[in-house]
Amino acid sequence: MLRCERRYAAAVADTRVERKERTRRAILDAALELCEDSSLVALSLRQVAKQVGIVPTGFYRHFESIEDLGLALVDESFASLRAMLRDVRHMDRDFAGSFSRIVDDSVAILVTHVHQQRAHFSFIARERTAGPPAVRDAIRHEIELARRELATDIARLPGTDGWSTEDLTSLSGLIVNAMVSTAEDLIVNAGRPDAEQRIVRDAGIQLRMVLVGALQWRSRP
Amino acid sequence: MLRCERRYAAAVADTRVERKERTRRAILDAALELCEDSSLVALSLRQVAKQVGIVPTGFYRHFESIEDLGLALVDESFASLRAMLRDVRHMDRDFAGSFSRIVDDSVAILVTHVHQQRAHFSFIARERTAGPPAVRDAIRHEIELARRELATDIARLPGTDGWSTEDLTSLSGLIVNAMVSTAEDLIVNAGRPDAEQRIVRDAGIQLRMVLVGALQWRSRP
DNA sequence: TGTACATCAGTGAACGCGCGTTCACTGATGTAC
DNA sequence: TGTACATCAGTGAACGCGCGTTCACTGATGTAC
Repeated sequence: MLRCERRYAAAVADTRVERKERTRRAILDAALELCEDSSLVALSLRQVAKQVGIVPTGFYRHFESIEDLGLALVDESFASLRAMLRDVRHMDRDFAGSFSRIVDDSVAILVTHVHQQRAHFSFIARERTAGPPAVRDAIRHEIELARRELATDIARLPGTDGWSTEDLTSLSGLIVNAMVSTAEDLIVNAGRPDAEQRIVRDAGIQLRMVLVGALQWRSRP
Repeated sequence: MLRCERRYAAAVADTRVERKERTRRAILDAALELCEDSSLVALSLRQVAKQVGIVPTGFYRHFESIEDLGLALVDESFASLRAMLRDVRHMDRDFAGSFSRIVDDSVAILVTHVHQQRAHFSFIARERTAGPPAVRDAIRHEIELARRELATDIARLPGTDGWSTEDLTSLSGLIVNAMVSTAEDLIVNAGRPDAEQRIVRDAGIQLRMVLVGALQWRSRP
């Protein structure tokens, strides 16, 4: 009986909690969409509330401020980015294909994820330099983490035994830069297949060049 | 006599024109400073006017809107960037030093210019992704021009004879990316000599890696 | 050179508007007994 | 199960503020003759 009551209570609680969660989601989605063609710093709480369909003061039930909301969006966006990195990592293990195959597959994964989570990648690229200070710092921190993670991945590859930490982070910096820049290009040229082809080819060449340089790097002094 | 009158008239005209030009400069400088910790899209005409010491409506004597002002700042900022590229190009010709020397000198020139024109480089990095649409487009266009210019510079170097246009623009893309990212890092870490040393070393390694890859590229299929 | 007129950078009042934030509230959902 | 009470997501009025833009203006600078 007690058990039954608990279950009932839990079910009802879920309904209320779920409804709150749904509004929260709607706020996050609205903010992500609305700040896309300017920046978080130019986004007003009232615009978001209007888009969601709640009264402006209702916003405060979910976030303290636009900046607070921005930090939640940073978390979300980097969840998308990490999902992409996970895909790339698994691909390497499953296929262990040729040099060229790895590059092409990695770029393809990047393209797929940027398409699927365009708003998240766009958010990162934009707010990284233009967001409120706290948001900028959070993004910079997350990118630094991704860069270090990539560096430890590279350190596990054959041929990097004698490399210094500096060399490893420099290389992963190059790769992260190429990735970020490619993602930005894809976003700007969304819906133009010809431009996308060019960007993909370009990204492939860049990655190949960097990897050629890196493989040669073994013989450095 | 006529000549004398003309000269006098010209002098007086200069005074009035000069005064207007001085206000215009003050507006540009104020805007550059004020938008530094948010973005042009969050900058108000009244803030600028207040900082300059004119009444808000006085703004319209010089610019149609903040966006219009932004386009003028794009011009200014890219004049600084081109001055840097010119320095790098001349350096290569004057010294024609070793591989490593060229890389180190190039990075040193980048550092010097970023220090001297921090606000301009910061403006480009920020508004490139966060500015009003017209400003974003203008910056993207200018960066594309710089990239093509760099590609033709590279095409003149020995060892790139068989390269395709695609390979050339890909390589210059890599270099421009590394340059932009290094400039951003320098700006974020301004006034922290330890961080700056790390960034400079990192930029040097990245450029060397890219060039090693590029030199090896001759033997591609 | 002196005078009468034109130009135009900067003024200052006024406007309607959207902003963030406060506050007391409502009423559906959930809980205790 | 039914009742009395608590919680809390969302409401709606109100506030003072900074915004972009309009308009008619002032008065120093510049020009024509």
